[in-house]
Amino acid sequence: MTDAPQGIDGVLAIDEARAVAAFAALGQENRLRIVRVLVTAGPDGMAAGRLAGAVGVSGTNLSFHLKELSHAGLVRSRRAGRSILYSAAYPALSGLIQFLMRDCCQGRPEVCAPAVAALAACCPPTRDPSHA
Amino acid sequence: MTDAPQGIDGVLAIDEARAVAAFAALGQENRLRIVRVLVTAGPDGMAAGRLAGAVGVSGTNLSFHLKELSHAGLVRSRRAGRSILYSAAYPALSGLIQFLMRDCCQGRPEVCAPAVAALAACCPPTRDPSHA
DNA sequence: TCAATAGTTCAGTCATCATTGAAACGTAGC
DNA sequence: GCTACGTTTCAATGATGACTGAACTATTGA
Repeated sequence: MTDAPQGIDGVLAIDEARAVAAFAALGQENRLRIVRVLVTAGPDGMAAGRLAGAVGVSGTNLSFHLKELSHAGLVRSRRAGRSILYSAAYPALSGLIQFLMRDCCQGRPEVCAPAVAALAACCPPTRDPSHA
Repeated sequence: MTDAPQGIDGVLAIDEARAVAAFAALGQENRLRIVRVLVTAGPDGMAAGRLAGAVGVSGTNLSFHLKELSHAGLVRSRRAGRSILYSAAYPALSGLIQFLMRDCCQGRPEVCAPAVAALAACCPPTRDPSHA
């Protein structure tokens, strides 16, 4: 949480240790599902109870995974009434992608060009990339 | 290894199980280092011995991690004399990134725009993205 | 064929992780 | 305050993963 941004809004620059933690967090079936559900749920997030149902795990287990994801900086939480809403940490996810690509680009831009092309096809860059 | 490409050269489309395996493989310090070294080493790859020295692990341990990475589809190997050259599986890495972004894009293109912008700044797309 | 080199496999150990049920905590409404 | 609800923490278990040294396989060169 102490890294400085890299000059591009909405992207969190991460170091190796943080990347390892994030990848390890994503390297678990239920956690990857949680993140996917939260990402598609949008910035408003989703209550833990609904999330447990959507992913198909017990409340206890969900809490365990959410703590792990939160510690990895991939999700955020805020209370709303008696529920707690969890949401995806989009900048961290972008930073993770950027971390992988940073490797790719070291002297060999032609290697990651396919990935950039894939992204461009997936979601064409908008005129205002300053959204978090 | 049986997935069909998605119409973009150099990118391997992956399913959830494959993504989990890949993320889990990257979620280990030594393995992430191995991948980074191999990525920067380029398509020619690097012999296991040199790789062990570069990462700082024993031959036995390196072999263990390489098997894991290979099983996750993130590295390839080929014999060269009495050495075995390992190289990064760039399409798989691109596919992994695309998998994450595919989540981001579900109905909310503005969410992943920062990542695209970051990539564009990192390595501007070339005119020929058909490199593997 | 023999020795040397490069990597891998094997068996075993220690640590970490995923999962579960029960109990505890905090919040909302009566 | 009391009760119901939503969520987290705790303790315990089984499974998986990381690492090590020794033994094994494959290739090269004499």
